[in-house]
Amino acid sequence: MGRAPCCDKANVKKGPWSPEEDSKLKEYIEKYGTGGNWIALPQKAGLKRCGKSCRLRWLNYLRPNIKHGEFSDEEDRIICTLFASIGSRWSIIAAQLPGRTDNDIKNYWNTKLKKKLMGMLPPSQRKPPPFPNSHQTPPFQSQPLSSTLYKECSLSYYSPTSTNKSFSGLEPISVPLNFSSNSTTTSLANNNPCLFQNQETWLSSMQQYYNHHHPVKENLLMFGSEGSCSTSSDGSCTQISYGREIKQEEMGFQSYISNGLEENHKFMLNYGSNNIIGGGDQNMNHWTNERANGYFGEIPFDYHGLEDVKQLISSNNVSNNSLFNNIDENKTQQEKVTYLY
DNA sequence: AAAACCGTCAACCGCGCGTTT
DNA sequence: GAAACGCGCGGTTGACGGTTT
Repeated sequence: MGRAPCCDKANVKKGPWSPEEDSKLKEYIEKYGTGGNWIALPQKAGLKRCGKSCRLRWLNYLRPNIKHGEFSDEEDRIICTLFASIGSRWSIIAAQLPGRTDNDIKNYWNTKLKKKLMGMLPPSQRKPPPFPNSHQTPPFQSQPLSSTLYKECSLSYYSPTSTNKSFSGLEPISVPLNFSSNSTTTSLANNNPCLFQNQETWLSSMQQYYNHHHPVKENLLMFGSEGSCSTSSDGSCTQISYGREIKQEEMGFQSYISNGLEENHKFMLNYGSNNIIGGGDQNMNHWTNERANGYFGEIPFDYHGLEDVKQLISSNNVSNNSLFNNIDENKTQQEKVTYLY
């Protein structure tokens, strides 16, 4: 049985909103709120619109403090940093950019930022890395995860201004996450998108989010940027990160962005003794070491072989021409941390 | 001047998940 | 426990305006 439609499609208006509709919706919500029921709202507000459409219009356009227009370098940086780490989880990224909506960021990424990053690479590297054939199934080794692993999570942030720039010498600026597995939080969005009051709130929410929505599947510990690969039945190959599938394109950009972030941001999600690395690069050395504690088959990609990745990283193709090169290298480590939050 | 092409972005759609009944 | 419901998310579409040919 198919899903029942959310509204009577025949009797709802579609397409662009008129100023009259906007003001009706705005007035109603300002007066009565959403009432926690978007489906019923349009009728109450006298609108011939689907509830979902009203919700979208309100969230993306009408609600107060929406920011439109150009994205700042700061915002670019945050988007890239988070994309490199968590992929296209636009709602989470939007939560770090007050006034911006997930839709905005998604559009901005797809139409501008992605190209901006591409443009930073030499032409030969602008294509996403090739996908392996179906027969290149990686020799997965699974490792059961203890439930405590979920709780022992922190996010470490590495600054290039650490006293020792080599990876082994990086010191994490970490905030422990006191995640309670019986949390009733259902999604980050419920935590008031846009507005995590501080680093800890965000981290906590991030962890809750991943534990709820992306539990590590199949008893596999899955690393982020360059590690693992699964082959689906149709022969396509997907990378798994944080227990979710990552598309080919996203995967390619993760490595691109990692380059871009080389001089600026490093951060790592630590699950117990197993690290999941985002925004990596020099992390690779450390990553290699950490494999002793987590998933580690052979690196499945030709392109993504460790040496290839290292080479890509060491070439500095992106970082020398970085999108983020306006960072004041004299900033303190603590100041730099704030870029993330 | 007009057609073709391209980029942007608001809006739609389907799905997954949590909650309620 | 199952079904129905509603919300939120991410991917995609299509209208529109600008640019190029």
